[in-house]
Amino acid sequence: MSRTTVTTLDEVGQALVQAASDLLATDGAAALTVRAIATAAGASTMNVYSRFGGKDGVVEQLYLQGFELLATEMRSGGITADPLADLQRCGQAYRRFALQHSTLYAVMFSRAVPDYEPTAKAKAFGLRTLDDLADRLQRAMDAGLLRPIDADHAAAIVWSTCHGVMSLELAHPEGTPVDWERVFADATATVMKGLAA
Amino acid sequence: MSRTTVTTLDEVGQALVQAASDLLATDGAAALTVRAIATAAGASTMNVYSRFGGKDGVVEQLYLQGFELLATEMRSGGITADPLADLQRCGQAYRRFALQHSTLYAVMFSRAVPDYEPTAKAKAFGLRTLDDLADRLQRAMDAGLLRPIDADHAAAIVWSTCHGVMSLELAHPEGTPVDWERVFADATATVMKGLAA
DNA sequence: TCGAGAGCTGTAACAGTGTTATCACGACGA
DNA sequence: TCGTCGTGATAACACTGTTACAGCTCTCGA
Repeated sequence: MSRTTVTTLDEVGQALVQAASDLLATDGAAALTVRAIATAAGASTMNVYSRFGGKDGVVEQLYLQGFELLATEMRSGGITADPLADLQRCGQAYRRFALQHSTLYAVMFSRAVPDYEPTAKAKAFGLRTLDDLADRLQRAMDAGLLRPIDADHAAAIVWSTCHGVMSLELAHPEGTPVDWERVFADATATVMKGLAA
Repeated sequence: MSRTTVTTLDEVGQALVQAASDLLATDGAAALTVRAIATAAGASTMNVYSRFGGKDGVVEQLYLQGFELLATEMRSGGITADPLADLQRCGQAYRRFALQHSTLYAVMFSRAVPDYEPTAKAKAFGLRTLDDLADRLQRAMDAGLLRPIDADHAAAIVWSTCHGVMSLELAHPEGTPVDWERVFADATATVMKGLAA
């Protein structure tokens, strides 16, 4: 049956993506080779090309899954009666994601995989991560806690701040005189203070 | 004479670094191959290894030169009687540098060259870029314009904000609904407002 | 002035990468 | 049962960074 065939194909495809994800997490972006992915998934290299069009196709799946996971984590704090506390938990979830999935974060934001350039579609999908953040900011504005400005614009400002700290922290891990955890907390707090009503 | 020999060696070394810099600026990090660098410099590939120990050694030179140039640009605004205006010009210089030398910026902050990890010494050198920023912030604090906190800590916060916007802007160039120039201006202004006395 | 030695340099080979061409095997339709 | 087609695994290709080797030049001593 064709359905079985398709299902089988999907299983191989999922195995390849899962293997790539594992390799990335355990051995870093440098270990993400077509041969290693195929071997780890118990398939031949050709499967990468027939299903994903090449290595970039597999990486794009990781890119999309990464943003999906990030959005889930950011939403995990839920929504309470205190919009500012919600935003703070959101920021902490962002930092947790970046630290726990540092190599994936590097693929999403730092072009960790050589020659991989996300599709315009993938980039747009990534930008949609801003939507949830914008909603939370809008809620705080409606409550009179923040200055009423364009929520998407405010979201870009807050996101830039969070990403900026994490990008520098991941690039300068330990051994530096900078207390990144405190920088993150203070940077986000400072931005929120600047956005306050 | 040995001096002539040394000078000649340095000239070849400088030619290699210059060729690498040109290649990076014109054709991107992917074009930065040992063979291409050597050919562009009119030398053989062996020179890269005898002088720099490998490709990473050349890239490290670009990394260091990049931070040196960034520091120069940030200082170019000079110092006036208005510390806040000085800081604003400093931020604008940062953005100008990132946009004009986007591929070099990517090497410095986004691991654009595969498998290149800056030396601890090089990282420390890069972090010293914060020093000038910290001085300017200290000046604003002394003038009573900013809340008196640790200047290095404040510098890390401000730098993170600037870098965060530029990192996202360079990753999402055009075609996006985000006005990055305004995000940069507002993000820095918001942080400064949050740091205000 | 000549010869021997040493050090640098360019060429070519090696191990690895992503990608593609070839060929064999299996499944379907007549 | 036979022919055709399509899928997939193997092997080759072009490229990468790196290294081994051989030849040249250059210096130093007799």
